[in-house]
Amino acid sequence: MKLSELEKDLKQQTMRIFSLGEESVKNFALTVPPPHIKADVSLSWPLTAAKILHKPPLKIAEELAAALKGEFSCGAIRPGFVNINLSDRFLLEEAPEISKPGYFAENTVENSKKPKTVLEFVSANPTGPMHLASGRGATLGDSMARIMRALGEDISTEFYVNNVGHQVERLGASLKARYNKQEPPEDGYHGDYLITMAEQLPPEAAGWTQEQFSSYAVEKILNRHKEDMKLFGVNFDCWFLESSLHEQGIPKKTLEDIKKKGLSYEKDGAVWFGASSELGSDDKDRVLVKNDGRNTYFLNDIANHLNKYARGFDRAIDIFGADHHGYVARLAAALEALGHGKETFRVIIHQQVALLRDGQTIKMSKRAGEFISLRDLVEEVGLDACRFFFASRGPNTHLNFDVDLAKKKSNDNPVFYVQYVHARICSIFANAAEKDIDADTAFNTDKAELNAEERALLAKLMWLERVLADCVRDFSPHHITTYLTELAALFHSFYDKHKVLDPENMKETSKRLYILKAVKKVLAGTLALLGVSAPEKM
RNA sequence: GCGCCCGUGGUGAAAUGGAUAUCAUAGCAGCCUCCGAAGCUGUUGGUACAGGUUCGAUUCCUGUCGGGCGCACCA
Repeated sequence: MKLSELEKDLKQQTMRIFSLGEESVKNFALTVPPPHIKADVSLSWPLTAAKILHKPPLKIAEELAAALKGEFSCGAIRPGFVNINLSDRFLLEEAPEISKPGYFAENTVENSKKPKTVLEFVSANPTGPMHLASGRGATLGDSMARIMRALGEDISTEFYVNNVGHQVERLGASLKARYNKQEPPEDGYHGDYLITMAEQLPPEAAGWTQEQFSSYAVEKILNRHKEDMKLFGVNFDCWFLESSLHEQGIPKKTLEDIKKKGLSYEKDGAVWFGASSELGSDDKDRVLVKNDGRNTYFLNDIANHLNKYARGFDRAIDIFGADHHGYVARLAAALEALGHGKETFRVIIHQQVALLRDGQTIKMSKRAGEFISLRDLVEEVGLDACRFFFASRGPNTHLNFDVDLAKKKSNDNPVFYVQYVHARICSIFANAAEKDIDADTAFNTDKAELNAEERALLAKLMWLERVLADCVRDFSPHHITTYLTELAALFHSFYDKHKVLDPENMKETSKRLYILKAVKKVLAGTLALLGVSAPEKM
């Protein structure tokens, strides 16, 4: 029985016991008891039910504890909790199920109404190498896509490439200047990467127009970004080129649509979007078409999002860095005015990554050429440590990345603590094979008895379902890293206290191998959700 | 100035309004004839400040202080 099924069962029993309706138990939830309480799960519902039932919480808890039935024992405790101890058999039978692929997907999303979601993230401009801050968005987006898919959701991932516009022209101009051994223009890109690129240009570049320099540079950099993402373990279902939007005339159609709906007006030779204030957004009116006749980014981005719906997606989620947060209200208001309600569009903001060097924060800027590339970071610190590090903080934490400490940090990174568990378990199974102990031998969960450490491990496995749900609720993978660290600690304590392989006592041995098999699979499975490896040896 | 985000042991983080605030690292004291000591056990130390709502606040509200970011006919 899954944790969620247990919760549902207890909830229904509670409704029956007190003759209550659905409304009265809406905040009925199983929670993890604090460490000093010896119980597997807790209920705090009696505390909230005091008003409804007009009874003291402790009294409610006592009545509830006396009446609940199932594979557990339970008791009431001040000020009004019910603490539940699950039976050994319950915990043992659940263990192998948890690691089955798709197990949690079964009851989280109903197949019939599975909305198609497109998740856009990173979307770094193809004007320079990807810097380490992109690692944060990449980790967040990719881990969340994996988690949501594990829970049965239909997710497509997308990298939007701004391969047209002003900045691309500036890029071409800058490369051309480098080719001619000149400094790039004031508003161009000054990083060293263009010097290197200029040196590798083919001979025919001598006769190139600026447009040719632009498209050459964009193609080179885009390919590099694709490699970077691959190295970072991130696979996008689609690299969506902005140019393809223009080829199909979609921004043009979008503008006509906006005009037709009376959402725009002309002023000072430009076309403005004028619906922001009517929609309750305190955002100012914004320009759609500049007085030189060119589209703004805003118009093109509205077109991009409308196109997502047109491509068959029911919901669009974007992950932006906090430097774009001011833009969100504008875009949301525009989409809503065009008939796409709030529930179809969501933006996740993650805070910026600041670079710390010699105790000083440095503002990273592509144009100034001051940054650490994502590739440098991965090569220096390692992919697993990088991804675990980025995944282990919520999107709203402000992150200072200390470059000097990055390498040292990796040694302190909890990822090794977690991976060590996996390696240790693999080692135990290797030893079992050497001693001719059959790790797959049938194990009878009925008569088994568990010690405290074994119970703690199994109970932890059971909570995985809640952890994944929390990740989706908060749109953050950090609950998994916390969970893994705690699971690892439980394992190490268990390992230290109990020897697994004991040829003299096969009953204990087969029980422990059975448990470790589940722990190993859960570890490998959840690490995979973070894009982190589960090594057999370290 | 206006808006968004954030302030938790020395450092980095966790905690759907619930019980004695959890973990990692650093510090201190211990633990290897025994499946990997990249480990275990014990210990020191914390919710920025002031109010409010609540049976109960790290969590919600108001204010103060401190920090990050944004307020373009840039993308």
